[in-house]
Amino acid sequence: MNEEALKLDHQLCFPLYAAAREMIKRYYPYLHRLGLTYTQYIAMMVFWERRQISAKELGEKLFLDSGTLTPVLKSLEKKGYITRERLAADERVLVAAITEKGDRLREQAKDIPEQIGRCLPLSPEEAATLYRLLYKTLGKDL
Amino acid sequence: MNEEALKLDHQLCFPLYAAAREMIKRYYPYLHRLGLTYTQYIAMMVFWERRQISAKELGEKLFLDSGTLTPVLKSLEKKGYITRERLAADERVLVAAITEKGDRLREQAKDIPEQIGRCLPLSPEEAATLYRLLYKTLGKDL
DNA sequence: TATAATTTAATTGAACTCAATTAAATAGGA
DNA sequence: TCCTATTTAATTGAGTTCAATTAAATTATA
Repeated sequence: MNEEALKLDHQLCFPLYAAAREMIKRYYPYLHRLGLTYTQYIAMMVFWERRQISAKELGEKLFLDSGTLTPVLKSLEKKGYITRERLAADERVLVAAITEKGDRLREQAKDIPEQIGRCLPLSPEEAATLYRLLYKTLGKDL
Repeated sequence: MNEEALKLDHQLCFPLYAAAREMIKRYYPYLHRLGLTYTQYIAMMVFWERRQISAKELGEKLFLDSGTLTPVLKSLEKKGYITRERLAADERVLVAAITEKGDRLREQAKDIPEQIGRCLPLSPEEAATLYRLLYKTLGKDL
């Protein structure tokens, strides 16, 4: 009988779960000013890079399914940052694309990563290691 | 102007957020059999170790506030795994304590950590490093 | 070509998450 | 004591998350 295995302190899942939520909380003051949630923010990050993307591919990139993504995309559309259109060649496919207003939002967001990074209690080397190990748990060896 | 800073691939927050959700998904088949959610599971883990704890202290341990914890504790009480009582000496304080049924649940959960650990694509050393760095981001240097 | 299987989003329902507010109890100070 | 500040949970509301289901379009197969 393993007495130890079920202790919270011995789980990897728990600090992962807690650290993710604490990290997202750090973004709140910055994102709230822009009227964005964290989920909307990482979606916008993809649009700032890609201009347009199908809902399916966006879901794969963000590890989110349509139950989460559909309302996020509708909300970003409502705010005017993206458009949502069906592909003529295949009506199943929803393609979302950034608008000019979405481009302008980028300007207001551009300093957020640096501001967050500055108050993280990790050295650059530690952050790099953490980054690599997290992607490894995601099955993406770097 | 930093073109790179806002790329999803350059964020530490994103793999943290994604890896945490993927990790919790791994628990689903095991926990669903027991009728528990992940949040209920980590709360039970504390009771298996501590027998009883105030809502305040539990919230500090799990990094969760009363908005999350109140319904979780009510649900565990409803399932018969814990009791919820006010402290006579200070009626503000809610003390939750494990029941015998809660103890028996432990038996059914005891193999979960090992089963999860076995399919994690990390070496024991990598897992240890990840664990340490996650606690460090939580401000708890080990 | 008809039918079956697959793909893609949307919907549904239960639960979590958190910021903000409220309410009740207690502690501290005038 | 009386009044104020603090502490502790509960509540509220908006949004996320995901399993499961549904619906529509497309593709594959008989």
